[in-house]
Amino acid sequence: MAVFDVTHVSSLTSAVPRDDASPSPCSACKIRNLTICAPLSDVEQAQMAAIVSHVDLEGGTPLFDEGEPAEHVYNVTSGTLKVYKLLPDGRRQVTGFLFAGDFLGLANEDDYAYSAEAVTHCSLCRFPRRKLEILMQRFPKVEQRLLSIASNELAAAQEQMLLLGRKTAREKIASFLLLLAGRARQRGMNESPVSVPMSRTDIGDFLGLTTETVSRTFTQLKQSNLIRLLPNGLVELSAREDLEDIAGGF
Amino acid sequence: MAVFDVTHVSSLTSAVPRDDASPSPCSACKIRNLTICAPLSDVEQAQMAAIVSHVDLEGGTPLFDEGEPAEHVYNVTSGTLKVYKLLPDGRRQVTGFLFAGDFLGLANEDDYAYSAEAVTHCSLCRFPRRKLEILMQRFPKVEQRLLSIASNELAAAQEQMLLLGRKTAREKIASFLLLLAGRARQRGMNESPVSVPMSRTDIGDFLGLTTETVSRTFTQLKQSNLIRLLPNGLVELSAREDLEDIAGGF
DNA sequence: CCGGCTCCTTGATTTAGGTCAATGCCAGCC
DNA sequence: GGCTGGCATTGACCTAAATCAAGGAGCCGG
Repeated sequence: MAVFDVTHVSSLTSAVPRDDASPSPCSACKIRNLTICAPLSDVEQAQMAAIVSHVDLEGGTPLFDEGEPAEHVYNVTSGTLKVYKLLPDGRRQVTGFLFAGDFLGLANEDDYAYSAEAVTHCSLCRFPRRKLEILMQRFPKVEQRLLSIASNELAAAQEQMLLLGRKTAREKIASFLLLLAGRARQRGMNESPVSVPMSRTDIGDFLGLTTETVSRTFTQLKQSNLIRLLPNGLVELSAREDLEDIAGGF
Repeated sequence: MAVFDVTHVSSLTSAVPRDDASPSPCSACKIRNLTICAPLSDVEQAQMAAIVSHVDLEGGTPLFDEGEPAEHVYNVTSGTLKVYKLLPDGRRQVTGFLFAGDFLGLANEDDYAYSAEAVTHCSLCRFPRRKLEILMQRFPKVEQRLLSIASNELAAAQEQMLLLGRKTAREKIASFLLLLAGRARQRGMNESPVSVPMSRTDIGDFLGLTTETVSRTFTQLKQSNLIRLLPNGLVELSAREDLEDIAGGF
């Protein structure tokens, strides 16, 4: 079996230096309660820290590709990533965006079932999958946490299927903005102006639309005074209630 | 908190008699290796049997509705169900079809995030969620099994997002037929005339299409000699290779 | 300051699939 | 046997979003 293909984390070599030499950067982790480490005591956490390593990626850098052996799982500590699947002719479906605290790499098979790529510069904790599995037998709490994360993702996936299969472009964009706002809230960030770091193409590939339709729908919502497009990918949600009605299909 | 609403399993009272009085119908379970009971020894299984009850539903009967308190989880033992989400104006997205062996009811919140309804007559094992959670602490293997099930469902959900967001009607129908064939195979059923027990409307709501488009696409595939529509909802996959190419987007 | 990027927006036109409207088909039932 | 009601199919037409095609706006490097 092929070893994890390091070319895909090539930016690691040119990464911003990190203080990996310290006994446990985890003890200073500000988003621990969002991660898989949440249920662990300090002592237990130290054992997790023993198998963790850290990865920094520039925006645009792949983390792994669909079909590669799934040797690691990750927890995002900062930045934004996208995960996606491709069809042979290049059609792309972004199945999710990931932010600080999010878990990445759950796979039942030996190989990743999707690709992951940094959208902005981002940092991740990397766990060798095999070692984590062994550790999980000692800490069933982590396994429970993982099950809970998987349940949440499953519910989100079903919501996304409803969006993809049955919502209009307008409803999709409204839902998307509210999704970002909700995720920002979880992390204690601004809900409005919400940061939209990904490109129109990425948004389209997430919502099952083209970039043109995404762009047009943004301007349409802007002209209805529901949102304002600010510089630096910030979007002000000027009429949250109305957006929620649209997103919910009312 | 409201008790599980028995009106939704009203057909239970008028159900085909089942031998629930026997010490453990589970010991005769033919599909155990597909269920959450798979990893348990006979002795352990007896403890599961102590909390299980059985439900029979006529086709068309709801099992539970989105928003109800999630008091039970289920394992399908025979028949077909659909799970779906609704928008306020009635637009429906079927997020999955369930067959013998499938698990149902995973929910992280207190309430079900989707509705479930029998497509054909079907039988289920019902576990009180709370009691199962307690039992899982004793049997981490069941929790692992559940995580494994959740991972598989997540992968399937991502595949479905790709389908909903990026595939054409033709590709969707081909993918759907192959999905059914694959599921039939898992259960040791016929893959080629494959049984398609659900209505065109259900198929449409699963694939993000209308019934008319589903119907038209079936006839189109039939005219291309890729499938044959047999009586009783059976579909012969006459050219599996070609179907696979279409489904895969080649 | 000027190309040469990349990304975003806008306009004109096309089209896949939706909508509306019959018609067909079969099973159950008086 | 004829009636009814629920699918499924088919046809005619329409529309939301895709596609094709310019421009524009910011940004970087020279």
